[in-house]
Amino acid sequence: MDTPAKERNTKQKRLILDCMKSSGRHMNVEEIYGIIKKHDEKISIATVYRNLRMLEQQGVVKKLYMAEDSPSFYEFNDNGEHTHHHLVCSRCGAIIDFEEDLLESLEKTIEEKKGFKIKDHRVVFYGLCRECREAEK
Amino acid sequence: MDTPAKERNTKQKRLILDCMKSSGRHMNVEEIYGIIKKHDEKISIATVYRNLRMLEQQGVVKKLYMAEDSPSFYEFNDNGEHTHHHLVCSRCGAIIDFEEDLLESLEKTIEEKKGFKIKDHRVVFYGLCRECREAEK
DNA sequence: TTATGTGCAAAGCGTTTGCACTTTA
DNA sequence: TAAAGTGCAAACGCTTTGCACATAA
Repeated sequence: MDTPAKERNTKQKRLILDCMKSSGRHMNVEEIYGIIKKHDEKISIATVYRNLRMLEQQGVVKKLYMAEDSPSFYEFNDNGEHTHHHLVCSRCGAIIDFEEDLLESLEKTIEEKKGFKIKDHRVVFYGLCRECREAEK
Repeated sequence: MDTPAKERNTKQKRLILDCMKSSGRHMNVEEIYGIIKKHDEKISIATVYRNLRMLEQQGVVKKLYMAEDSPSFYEFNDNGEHTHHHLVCSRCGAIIDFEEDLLESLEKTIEEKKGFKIKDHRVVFYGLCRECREAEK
């Protein structure tokens, strides 16, 4: 049997969770840290990283795969109710959520053809958002 | 008018390209460096990074988005003939190419609903490869 | 009271850069 | 011979870690 993890409910963790929940959006660690610092002057960014890592392992929070060379993004995990994907505008950097899972048929095909059992997917689309398309005209 | 880039055909660049072409697979920078070092004892990893960056900007090589906290992968770009996606086995770490683009209908929907013009996509599926599924039984 | 979490500063790791030197064209 | 590329070592940015101290249970 696994020793159950005895996890503590610290002020810092509460702040991080509140921040993630109330934002409801993807945020990078620097942003989260900035917001929390207003409520706890002394908090260390190492604590933010540590808590986010734990929360991710528990599935409370999701770590996102955005552009390669950018800091990590996190968002509150709505318990897999509906997966969403991200659209990243390559002109203005906007990140737009796209709430729809049309990947199912693709995933079925992959399982059939490759014998690969898909558990998760990371899908990011890059392109131009509506505003930038208009601005470019 | 843009000043045309006067690019040089160095031994180092040739080695890198040969390595990428003949492998025909995704490789991380450390791997590429290791292989090239057999042919050029003195090459610096900074040169590998520099060349890969330039080759990527020219579209000769493609930078891949695998797991978040892992080093960058590159692969020779077959000129967009057929895009392929990657399946990453979360048990053994195998990376399997999946040559098929069933994303088109999804992309069409996104353009209609969001006014977002998709130029590129990064799609990675995580799960269990055939071997690991069998091993787990 | 004690295991767990914290803050701090230092280290880690992949990647980039400044600079003097070499090479390509 | 001049512009472009190189090797080296130092710097970078994001993230993790070691350690002494603080805190939740």
